[in-house]
Amino acid sequence: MPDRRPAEKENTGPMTSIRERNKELILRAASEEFADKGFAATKTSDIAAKAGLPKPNVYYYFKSKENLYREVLESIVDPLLAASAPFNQPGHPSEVLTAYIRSKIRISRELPHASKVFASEIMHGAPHLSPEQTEQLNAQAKHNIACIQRWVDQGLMAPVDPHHLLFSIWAATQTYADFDWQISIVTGKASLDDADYEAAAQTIIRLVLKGCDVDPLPSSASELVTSA
Amino acid sequence: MPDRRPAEKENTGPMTSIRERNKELILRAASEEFADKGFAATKTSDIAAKAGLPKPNVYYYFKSKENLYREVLESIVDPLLAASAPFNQPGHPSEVLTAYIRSKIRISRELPHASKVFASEIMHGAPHLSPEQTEQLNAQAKHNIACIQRWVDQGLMAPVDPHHLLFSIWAATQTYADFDWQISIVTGKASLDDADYEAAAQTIIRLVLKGCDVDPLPSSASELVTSA
DNA sequence: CAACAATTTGACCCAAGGGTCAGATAAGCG
DNA sequence: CGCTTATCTGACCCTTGGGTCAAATTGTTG
Repeated sequence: MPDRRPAEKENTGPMTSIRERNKELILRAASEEFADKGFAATKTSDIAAKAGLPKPNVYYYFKSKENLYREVLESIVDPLLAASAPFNQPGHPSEVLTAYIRSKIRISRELPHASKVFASEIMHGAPHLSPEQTEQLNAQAKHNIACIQRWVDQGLMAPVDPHHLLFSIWAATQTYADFDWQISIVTGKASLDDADYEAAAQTIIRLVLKGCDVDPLPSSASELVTSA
Repeated sequence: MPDRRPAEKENTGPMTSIRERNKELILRAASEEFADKGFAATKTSDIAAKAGLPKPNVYYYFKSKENLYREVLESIVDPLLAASAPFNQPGHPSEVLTAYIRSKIRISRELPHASKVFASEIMHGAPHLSPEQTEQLNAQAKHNIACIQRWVDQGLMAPVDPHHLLFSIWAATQTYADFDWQISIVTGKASLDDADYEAAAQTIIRLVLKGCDVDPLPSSASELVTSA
């Protein structure tokens, strides 16, 4: 197959639209299937069916099941890294932690399938995640931990172990995507609404801020210097 | 394994020891494999190999892969229900919550494989869990939530949403089993030791108790003297 | 030891599903 | 319009792995 290098000039022209559209259909279907069943239990024929396309099309656009899976998996990495943005600029612990928790919850809500795929991947030792991405995520985690430790050292918050604090935040926010089935059963709601997610966020924020002896958001002012 | 139990069940004789021993070997191997790879990706031949037995033996003792999986899965249900024991007897919120969190963490530590299998099962909608067990777990959850709500109504703790509080506790404690790989990477330790688990427990307990405006362990005797 | 039950074993079966292919059709393009 | 390239499709291939079997071996019992 002499590759003709077809999409060298993807100027968002009308030509690519069909390709983009189908790739998107397949990716969306794949996200749901992978999230629902896991990588091994998912059949490419089911993905194709859910996307409304014949199976060979899946292999036409993505070379293999694993490739497709990887694209779904990697689609969540940037959002996850972006969620740590509050840690990458100076800010008061209460602001940073609040923004971080809200971002994490938003990801669980808005990208539930990819979130679940990611969680499942991590649970099994991230066999499909590229070393670079693993390293990126790890580096960001280390940075966040260092940042929290600095706050502790500066007396801006109680001496809570930053690792475990972060683990708890990850877990508490991820759980709304990962264990949605359980949450549906226990709450008795097929799916959570705005108010539910707001209550979730406020609960977690409360636990974290009070647990760290940090006063919640001093005021709307973003530049409030509290001289210690 | 002290399998020196001569006559405990029926009088089937000491012959059962070999059966028990092999079933135990297979169950142990299966737990690890299922936890590591998930149900679909696990090969019965790998389980057999890890148990040091030929594959047909697995089918001799357990009739099918699914049966074997179910046994692993269900082995965690009783411990999980038992962890809620503190909620089933009267007690101060601080005592109950502390004991509950410690039990949950202990399960994550002592039954990491079954915990992971359970988590994975829940993530995918519990397709293998029996309705009775689902109901048992759900009923216990509902009970715990009602108990917390009662505390709120009695003014024993701040008005925190019991559902979300419980979800956070579940998530934060389970995460040490489910995402052990991630935790290893971030902490830089191959496995956590006593001190690490103690720090984890104390962090979660702190978040929960302070988040709920509950004073830590007012009356109950711990090893330390906390008079007045 | 004979008879019977429990266990072990290697070889085998076969459905499932990832992946392929050649030809058909449709979409751009000079 | 032809010509080329992109897309679609049904039929096919072939490895993988759950599950089986009958015969061998070992243990148990009378």
